[in-house]
Amino acid sequence: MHHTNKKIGSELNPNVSVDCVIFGFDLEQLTVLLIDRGEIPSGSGPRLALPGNLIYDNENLDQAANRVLAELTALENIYLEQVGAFGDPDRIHKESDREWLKTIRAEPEARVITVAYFSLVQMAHYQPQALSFAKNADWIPVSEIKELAFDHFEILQEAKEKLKQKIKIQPIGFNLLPEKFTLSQLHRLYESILDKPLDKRNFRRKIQKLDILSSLREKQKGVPHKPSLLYEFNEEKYQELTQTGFDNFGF
Amino acid sequence: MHHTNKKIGSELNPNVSVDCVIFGFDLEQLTVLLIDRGEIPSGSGPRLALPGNLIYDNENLDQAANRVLAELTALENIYLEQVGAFGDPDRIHKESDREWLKTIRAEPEARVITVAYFSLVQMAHYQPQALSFAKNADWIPVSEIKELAFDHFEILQEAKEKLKQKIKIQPIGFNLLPEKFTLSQLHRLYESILDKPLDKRNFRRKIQKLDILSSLREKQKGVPHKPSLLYEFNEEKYQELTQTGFDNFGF
DNA sequence: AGAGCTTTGTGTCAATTTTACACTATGCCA
DNA sequence: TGGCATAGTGTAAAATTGACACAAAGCTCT
Repeated sequence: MHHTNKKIGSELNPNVSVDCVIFGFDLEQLTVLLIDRGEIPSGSGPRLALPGNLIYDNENLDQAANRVLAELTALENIYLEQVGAFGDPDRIHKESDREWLKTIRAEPEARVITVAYFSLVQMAHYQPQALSFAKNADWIPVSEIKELAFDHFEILQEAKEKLKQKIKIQPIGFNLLPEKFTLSQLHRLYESILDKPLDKRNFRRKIQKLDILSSLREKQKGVPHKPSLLYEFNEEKYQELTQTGFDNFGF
Repeated sequence: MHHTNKKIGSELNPNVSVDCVIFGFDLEQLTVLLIDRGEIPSGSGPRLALPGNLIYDNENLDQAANRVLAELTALENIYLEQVGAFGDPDRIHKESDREWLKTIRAEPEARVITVAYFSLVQMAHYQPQALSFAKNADWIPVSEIKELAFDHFEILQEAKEKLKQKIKIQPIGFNLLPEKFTLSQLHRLYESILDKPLDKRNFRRKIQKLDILSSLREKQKGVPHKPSLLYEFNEEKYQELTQTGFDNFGF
């Protein structure tokens, strides 16, 4: 993790930020890595926010998103995809958000457009990093999130929607699972992303037909029930498949 | 078309613009409304560009896109959807683009993030408007476009892709057709958007099953062959359908 | 050691959807 | 009136989907 010279001679652009919806999967449900801003001075308002920051004038948007991601998680080469740009002039209508910005921004009143990204990470790979701009970060189950700072809740909804769409077309879910996983875990992952129950046998049939899983000759250990076979994602077969293209991956 | 007071007391934001990919359909192929910037001083470089402009600090992104659209086409309430944000620092690497910006921008060297939209309009509804910042605008078949100013070609590709995806999920294509149209025209539209031939009978079966077309008891006139029945889009049935949701609209 | 608990893993059948494919009908034009 | 161009229509085979139930494996507790 060495410093590059990227930022030398470069300025923060006060008008454009990136925010990241970092999805994880705790083998039970879909979660998001959120910043806890700590006690809000004015006493009320949501404490949780998406990680994000202003961009530098010499980096492109993807780089900015990767930078935010790396600052928070120390992870690089993570699945990252743009959700879109958000920029209501009254984005910062909550008093608590105003106050917080004063503590971290040079121009807290500037009109900011934010470009949202979502990323998929393996929770196990994440190690908390020291952060100047937040008390700490935590994985929060998506289903429990009711409000967020700024327009972050809206961004989260759109990110979820985009993830839903995307997973029907490409098997990107593997970015959320450990290298070795069971079909039940994969099943559960799809259910929590699509937010609806999927028939077990039909799911297995469908996923197997894609032919992108390699069965390891290895079983789960130490579970108090019949151990499951472990699988891994087969990148090569997936690459083949993407060439021919596949639409029919709907559930 | 009356002036509002929107812009009073408001400033252009030198760092954020919107660009619009305005799709049309000439009953043969998909087209895009492009600005012809006229002779480029330095002699080379693409003349064509997407319509777009900087945003005002008091309008949101959708409003800005609608404004650009209205300035160019005098149309309002048009189908409009965000494609995403584009913002390479070296977005403006063509000399011809630099020179052009000098003629239209107060801060031609500023680093600009642009938010791209695509919109669908009925070509017949379009009447050219006088434009201060461009010689004129023209419908260009998508298939003929090989290069554009800035990163507009890349934006166009992504807009096409998004349109492709979207039309598989929602029948937004109707925004491109006249009120009365034939099934063959609709067929041709889908082929040109999806960029592949579709079986005539299968297409008709599938579209009919959606049950969002009303057959008018009216035939085409003056065509030198068997005249086709005319149809119109049935908004009500479509609304019903969107409630239940429909995934299966793949071709 | 055995009973009980929990989760894994598996097959079939009916209904629906998809794909491939060719000929007649209609109206204009020459 | 014959020729031309496009509209409009059906079927059969193959593939996909959806619904559904029970035996097998390993742990735990007694």
